[in-house]
Amino acid sequence: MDEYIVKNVKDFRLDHVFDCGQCFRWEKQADGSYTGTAMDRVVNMQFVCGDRASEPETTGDLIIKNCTEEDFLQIWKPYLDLDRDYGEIKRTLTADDLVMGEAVACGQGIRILKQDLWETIVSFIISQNNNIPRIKGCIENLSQMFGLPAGEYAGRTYYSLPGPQKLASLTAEDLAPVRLGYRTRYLLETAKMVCEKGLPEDEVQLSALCGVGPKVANCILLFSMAKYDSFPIDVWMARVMSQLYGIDEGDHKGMCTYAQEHFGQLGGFAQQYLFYYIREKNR
DNA sequence: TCGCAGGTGGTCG
DNA sequence: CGACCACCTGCG
Repeated sequence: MDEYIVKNVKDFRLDHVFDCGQCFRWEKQADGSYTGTAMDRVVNMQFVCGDRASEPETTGDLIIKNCTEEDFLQIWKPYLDLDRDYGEIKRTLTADDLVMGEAVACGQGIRILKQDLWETIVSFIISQNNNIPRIKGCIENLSQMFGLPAGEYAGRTYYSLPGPQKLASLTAEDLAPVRLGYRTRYLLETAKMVCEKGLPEDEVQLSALCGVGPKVANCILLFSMAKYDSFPIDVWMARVMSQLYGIDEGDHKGMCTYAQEHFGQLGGFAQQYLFYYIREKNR
């Protein structure tokens, strides 16, 4: 099997990357590695920390199994955002912000994935007013029932999400076993819209989709459209912004303004560190 | 049993 | 335009 090794990756940790709320399709294995699918590929990733005691556990070699060099360069390198200097981002964010220092220390290995646009739209429409195990279940059901096989790993077949055409061809009845609840209608409407008008290219087109409000739109912008100043605010972000910065939990607008003024272009990265921090604290 | 979970659309005033 | 509130579903 093809295997690709990336040496000396910095500011990286798989559990931080895959457990900071941006993706739902990576599964932790017994050996600590993660298997998952994205961009119609199935791979297994393992991160081996450097053995020198001085090295932090966020520096090491990334082993990607079921991956050619070409796939790494074309798909996984951009997907994992490996060309960006997260050390620099963390230094900037924590320079004059003590509480952010605490948050960053907690999620040192976070990276913002560059995910497929359609998959991100579907995932975050499903995510609304929902809990993570159920979100994962819905996405899994949808893929297995209506998606195409993306590949195999360790004897198991993985399926990719059905595309907009496939989804638009289905009825609410077809989708009932997926257990999407009232989000079924959102997904069908959105699939039809994308078939007619194409994938959204900016925030306005994104917000025109059914089931896409400000929070979901910001997630899509941040996780698949490279708009790194996006600052999605959900219940957890409202909590952490209230706890750390004293902004009223109901004042989402005030939080947006605060993020713009204090985090600027790095708002999305700040959001990830804060989100991971508050989730860890409540684990 | 009932509240709640990574919000949004619809409906009021 | 801002403040409510119903909403599928499954779990504790």
